[in-house]
Amino acid sequence: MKSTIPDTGVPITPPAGNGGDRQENRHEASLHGEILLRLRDYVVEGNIPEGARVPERQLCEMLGISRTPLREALKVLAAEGLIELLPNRGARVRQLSQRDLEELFDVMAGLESLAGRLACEAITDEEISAIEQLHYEMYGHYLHRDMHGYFQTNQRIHESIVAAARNETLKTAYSNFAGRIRRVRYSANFARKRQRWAEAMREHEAILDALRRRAGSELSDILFQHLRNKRTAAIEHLTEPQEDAPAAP
Amino acid sequence: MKSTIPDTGVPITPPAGNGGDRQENRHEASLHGEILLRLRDYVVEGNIPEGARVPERQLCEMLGISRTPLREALKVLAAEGLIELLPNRGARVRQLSQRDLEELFDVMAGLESLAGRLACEAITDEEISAIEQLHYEMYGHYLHRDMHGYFQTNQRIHESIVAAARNETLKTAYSNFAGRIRRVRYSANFARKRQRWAEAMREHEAILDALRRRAGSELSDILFQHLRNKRTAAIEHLTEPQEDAPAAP
DNA sequence: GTTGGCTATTTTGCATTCATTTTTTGTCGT
DNA sequence: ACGACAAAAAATGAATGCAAAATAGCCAAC
Repeated sequence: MKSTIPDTGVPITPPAGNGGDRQENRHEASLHGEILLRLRDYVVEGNIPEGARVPERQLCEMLGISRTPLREALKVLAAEGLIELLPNRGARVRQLSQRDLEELFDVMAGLESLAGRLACEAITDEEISAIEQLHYEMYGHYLHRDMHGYFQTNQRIHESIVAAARNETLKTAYSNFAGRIRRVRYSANFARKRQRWAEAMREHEAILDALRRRAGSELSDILFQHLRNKRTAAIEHLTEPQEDAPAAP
Repeated sequence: MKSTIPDTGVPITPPAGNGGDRQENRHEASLHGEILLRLRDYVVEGNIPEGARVPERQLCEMLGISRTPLREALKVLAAEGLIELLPNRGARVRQLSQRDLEELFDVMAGLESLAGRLACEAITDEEISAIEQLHYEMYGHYLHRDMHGYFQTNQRIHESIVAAARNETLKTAYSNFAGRIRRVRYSANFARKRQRWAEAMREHEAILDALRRRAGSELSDILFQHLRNKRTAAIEHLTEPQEDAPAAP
């Protein structure tokens, strides 16, 4: 029998690894920890449709474990905001309203804004060079209309700034929120907006400039605005997915 | 026999009596949810010494439940950063290094900075009036050297700003980090520094001013600096607890 | 054909039990 | 007396069992 989600009928395939039998692993990490990592990735990757009900039993079979460690992992994922636990009704992948997304984007903007400010206090010339390198690389993707490469490099730039802030607590929080947003495939159509794309490139240049000058509060401002604009573009696309010129040149 | 923490011998008294009355039915009627709320408060209040080992069995007896829901709550608290779970060695209250505190303060600064920026977009005149009211109240505490009242009102002001940001995600994250810091009684001696106290009052006036003018990025800057100064004062006190003039006039 | 109510099955929540791992304790030898 | 080693005790991690709640299934009534 195929495993399906009763509510939606969407089939769920197990995450990587052994599907059913208990190969004896060197228990380097605890089971619930392992499950947590796998489930988190699984959810973040978007393998489970939003709001879909996923019975514990099914997940247990899928992961080849009992319910106890699974439930522990689910509690953590709920605390992280990835799923929600309805009393006596099981776990559902958290459905993000447009308002939720706006809020998330703003918080991300605030965190990156903070990261930029802190980075200016501690960043080395080498790190700036590395970011410049990424910037040029991204510019190449932009010229070639390589959306995927662009987004990848763009993400690395922002992560570099966060890393340069030298604040593990910030980094963890950043990853957490980033994971919540990543579920939403908002960016799929973003690159079609050529105008916004060009704008983003200019903003990135301003970011680099402020970073070079170690202008903390200025960079903070620019980063916030940059993310704000990103938010606007992303949210628009949720309501009207098709727009502007086609992606291919 | 009295229930004690083996490692330290410090007795642990149960959190608020569970004499059958229920008041916090917010979104958790389930047992693990209730346990989570109670344990979180219990830890945040500082009832368990840092790094102290607390056997599950003991907590279970204390709370009158079995280990399953307790362990679920512990996993969540660990995810929140309040405690840490050592594999096969149980849960310990997380010990914050000076670096951890610095990081936490900076993140708090970033979140409040963000809150101020967002608040400028949405705050009403009535809310500003309310904050002004709190400000005068706080000024009274300042004049009377009422440290406790001052801190209480100060906290309400900052919470009001966060509330005015109209961002539940931000508010939740803010509460989370605030809880982590609250465990540390850093503020106990802060008010003894008269100079810093006067400085903080001036900063608060600048905050109000920027808020009235809805000057978002300016307020963002001021708030960050304000929290940064707070951080400096707090951290200093961890290394040299006694300083400056006595509190009583 | 649809709606309302009743029963059966599934699913969740928690307690209990089992298996390792860690910690304590007791003993022996030097 | 002190330290090393071994056995006992206790603690943790995971699986299973059981009661309550929720879902679905079914039949009758309109």
